[in-house]
Amino acid sequence: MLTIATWNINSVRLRVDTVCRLLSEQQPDILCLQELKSPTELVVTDEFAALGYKHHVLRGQKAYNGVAIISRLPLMDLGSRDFLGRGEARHVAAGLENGVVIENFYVPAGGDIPDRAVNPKFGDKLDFVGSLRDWGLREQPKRTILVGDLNIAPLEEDVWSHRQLLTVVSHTPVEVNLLNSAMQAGGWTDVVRHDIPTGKLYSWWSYRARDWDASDRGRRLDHIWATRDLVSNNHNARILRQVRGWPKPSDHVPVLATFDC
DNA sequence: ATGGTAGGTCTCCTA
Repeated sequence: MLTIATWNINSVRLRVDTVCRLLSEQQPDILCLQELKSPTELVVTDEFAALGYKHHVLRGQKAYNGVAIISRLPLMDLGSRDFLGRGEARHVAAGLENGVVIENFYVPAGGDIPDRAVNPKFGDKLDFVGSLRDWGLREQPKRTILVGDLNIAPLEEDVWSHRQLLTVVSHTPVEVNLLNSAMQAGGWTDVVRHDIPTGKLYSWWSYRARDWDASDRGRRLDHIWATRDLVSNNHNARILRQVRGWPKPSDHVPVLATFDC
């Protein structure tokens, strides 16, 4: 069995103790992080190693982006993709000894206005997900788990109000359709919705709410996908809502799934 | 209809 977690940590240096708490309490085999907000050389990995997480592949960047895969199991660095061609640290991949591949992505948030003509950041987001779709179509991945902050909540029950978020970046039809086409092109299954098909499910709550828990205006932006050869009936996918209530929290919470592999 | 908070950082950019 392999348990994998994904978490947008929003500064790994500020939250190294928070990461250690998650590792100690949940004991995933692999933890994928996004938004390290740190150069590679300033990420302290010793404390993860002390907990048994001795292996990592890491792509840092000053102030923005940054992704890492930290692991109890040996990893082969499979490199990173640069879909926007700007050297942004938004992807890293690793291979396990059993042949399973882990793909860790941080999709651009896309700015505030869902119109690429007036908001280039929205165009970048669509281009990034389009590249993700094209890559999946080309490669037809096998024995692969794709995780990350995809910054899109595809289903009506992935947002607190489908109607009110139709025009809000993260849940617009153009983004949702593109994400669905990427899922289909690569042969991916949404593992979390495979395990928890109905009901509201969120992995992110804004910092701007007076009381995130009471207002509960969340969105499911963080995802675990897998190729069909890894999908079985016993994944035990889960989203750790309570982590949003920890001291000095990230605005995202960890998403976990367990695989028979 | 609006503004609200957080993190990193060439005091404003990104989310």
